[in-house]
Amino acid sequence: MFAEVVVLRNAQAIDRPFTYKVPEHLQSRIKVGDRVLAPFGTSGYLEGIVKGVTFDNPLDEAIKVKDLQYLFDDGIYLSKNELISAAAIREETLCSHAEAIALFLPSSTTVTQIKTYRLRTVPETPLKKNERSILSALAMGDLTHEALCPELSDQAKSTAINRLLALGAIDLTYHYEQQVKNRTVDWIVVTGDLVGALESTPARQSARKKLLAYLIEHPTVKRSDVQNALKIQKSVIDRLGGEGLIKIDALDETRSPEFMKSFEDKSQISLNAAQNDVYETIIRQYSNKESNNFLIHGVTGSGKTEVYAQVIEWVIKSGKKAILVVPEISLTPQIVARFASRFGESRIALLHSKITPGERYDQWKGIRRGDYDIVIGARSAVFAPLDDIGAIIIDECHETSYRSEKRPKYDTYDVARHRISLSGGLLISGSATPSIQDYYESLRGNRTLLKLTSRHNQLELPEIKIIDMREELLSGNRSILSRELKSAIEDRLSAAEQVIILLNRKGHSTFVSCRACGFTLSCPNCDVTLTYFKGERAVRCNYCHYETYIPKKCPKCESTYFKYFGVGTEKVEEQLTEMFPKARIARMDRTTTSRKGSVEQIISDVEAEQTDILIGTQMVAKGLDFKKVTLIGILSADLQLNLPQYHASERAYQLFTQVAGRAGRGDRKGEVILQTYSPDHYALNQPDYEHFYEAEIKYRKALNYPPFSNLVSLVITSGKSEEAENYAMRSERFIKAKLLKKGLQNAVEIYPANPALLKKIDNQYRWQIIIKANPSDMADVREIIKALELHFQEVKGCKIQVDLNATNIL
DNA sequence: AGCACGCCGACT
DNA sequence: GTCGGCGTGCTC
Repeated sequence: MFAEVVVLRNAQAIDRPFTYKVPEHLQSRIKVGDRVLAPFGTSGYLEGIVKGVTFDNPLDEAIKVKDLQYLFDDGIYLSKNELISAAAIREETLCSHAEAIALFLPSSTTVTQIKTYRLRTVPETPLKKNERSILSALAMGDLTHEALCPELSDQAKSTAINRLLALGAIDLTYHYEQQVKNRTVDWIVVTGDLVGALESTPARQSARKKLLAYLIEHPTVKRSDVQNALKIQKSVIDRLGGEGLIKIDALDETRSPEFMKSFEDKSQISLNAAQNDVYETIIRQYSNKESNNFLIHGVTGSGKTEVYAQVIEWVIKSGKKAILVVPEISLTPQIVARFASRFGESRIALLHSKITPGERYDQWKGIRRGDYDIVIGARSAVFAPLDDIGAIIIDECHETSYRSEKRPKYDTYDVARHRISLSGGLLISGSATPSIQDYYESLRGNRTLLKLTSRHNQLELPEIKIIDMREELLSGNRSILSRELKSAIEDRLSAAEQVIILLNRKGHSTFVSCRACGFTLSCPNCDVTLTYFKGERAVRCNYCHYETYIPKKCPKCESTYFKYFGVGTEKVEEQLTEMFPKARIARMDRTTTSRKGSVEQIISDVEAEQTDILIGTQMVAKGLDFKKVTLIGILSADLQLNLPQYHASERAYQLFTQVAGRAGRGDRKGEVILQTYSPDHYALNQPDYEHFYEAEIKYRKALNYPPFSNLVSLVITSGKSEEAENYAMRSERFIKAKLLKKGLQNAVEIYPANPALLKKIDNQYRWQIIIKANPSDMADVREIIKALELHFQEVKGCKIQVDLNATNIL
């Protein structure tokens, strides 16, 4: 019996399955998707996944086949369907086998190999300097490869070690460690006659008496619970164990992340007529096999979440599991709390970026075992180890966080659709502001479009009042707040209502420049200006990790006066504090939310009305539900509108509509004030989503932008500017030649290679090629790019980054 | 990726 | 003369 194994090491040169012999004792147990240790090269054993099992050796007789070393039975493996999905992801995103498979495994469970050396004898033969220092280090005791003579270079160390091994002077042993281990908890199990023991215990042994009495009452308890409850020493328990009266079992304990506590309990809800209509349609169309793919377009506050919950209830009743994907779970604790109170915490697995690796590992195993009915998590939850998936729900499906920025550049929706097609479940995407692409698809009939048009509390959506900041300037108001917004804030403060101020930072940051000569502090490694952090009086690069203090003197003209440009959340906070000294102001941005639990703290402060004004970036637009927020101020809308992206208007419309939806969720109508220098922009002047869609889709059609085409971005990077340029030019010629060969030279548009918008990041020069192709030509384009990537394997010091579905072409 | 082998310059 | 620098090629 033979197994095709993909080793979990990401390198193009070994990106293919390797064949191994399955030893006799594993043949009855091994299945496709299992995790194994396979001997590989000269480097001991590597962790791998079984991709296929065959009875005949598929290889040429001349190739020697090694035996598999070990078959893991720790509950971490891939199902058949997950392997199929991984293969599809590899095909679509052009990543390696190992990268695609790793998506489906709990991160940080990879097995690491540890080499330990031990001194055996000091040989007679004359030794070299390095060899002597290794021996003298080992004379003090065994050392791992890393700990042994770290001052030597890798090569020097390896050569010396190999000679010593050959001479028989030292021994090498391998062992393997899983990065995350099971957490076990000691349980006490009664095995002897405690009543008798209690009777024969003298009164002065009070701790023992207390313990025995307790154990008679509670025959199986956690060891730590007993110790805490009785305040007795560990040794008292150990003695009972030694006497055989009890035994101590180390049982796995699942580490489970904390659920956010919410102030309200929404477990008792019934659907209104509109919600029920949507719910019924989904179940009917799915049951009749009319559709398994739905897009719910529901205005903010229309109660999409209740529909999700109802569908999940239905799915669970039919014996299947559900996955709910949310943009970033730590930002939407309220939705989690709502599901927890409705379905019970024990039936929900949570996966998000702020849980510890140990928690993630335990949750993963629990999901695989079938302990949970619902998995709620950020985009990686779409890889949850479930086979009987009844539904995948993508909430706020327009969010950009659903597209992975790192390799493999997958899209959550694509993965979900694929998994659903294998499991036979249903897929629901929901948003108040669907992406143009999603809406277009559903209008063409590829998904069922469902609408929720009224807010469940019957309150109208707030209108967005546009303030022309040019007029403010003309009438002498140079502050960041328009007069209208300022007086609106005053009103709310005196009415004890709350305010949210949105300041989007994207494409914009505070920077420092010299007043005398205009010199700007910029990053030495990247082609960007450094961002100023007032709190720390430091400047930082957002792309590499460069950080420095503001110099005393301008490096160019030695002037000591600097000017701080731009409006950051910090500066807004400062100015608001000045204007409204009595108001309690909180900030929610990347700096204030980096600590675990800080988002929850900020949110619960607003809920508890401990905060009057919340200033924030994009984060405040997402899914928050505050009853007493009645005013939203949007500062500097222009930055969002003028981003160099084909979908800048779409993003702006989405952001403003989303943040507007935060107002008036209680019983009072909300108000939104938007400040801009371009008040006539079409994205700001649409009565509803449908009108915006009509305007936007015309523009896309005219310029042949997505969804009418696919944008592919190739970024060629190198430490040397000429090399990046040279290879970019060559790549362009390569692609053009291939397109010609396929007769696609007219159908597929290729923009000439150019320096990328960010010319340099982290000392890497960047050149970019953009390709615009019809969706139907993408298979051919993928093939060409694959060939190009293969070429780049040969190239040293020059890399290519591929995004087959580029939106951000920076 | 990691590792071994092997060919060359620059040191004890 | 050897040491260790890097280029090359292989991993079932």
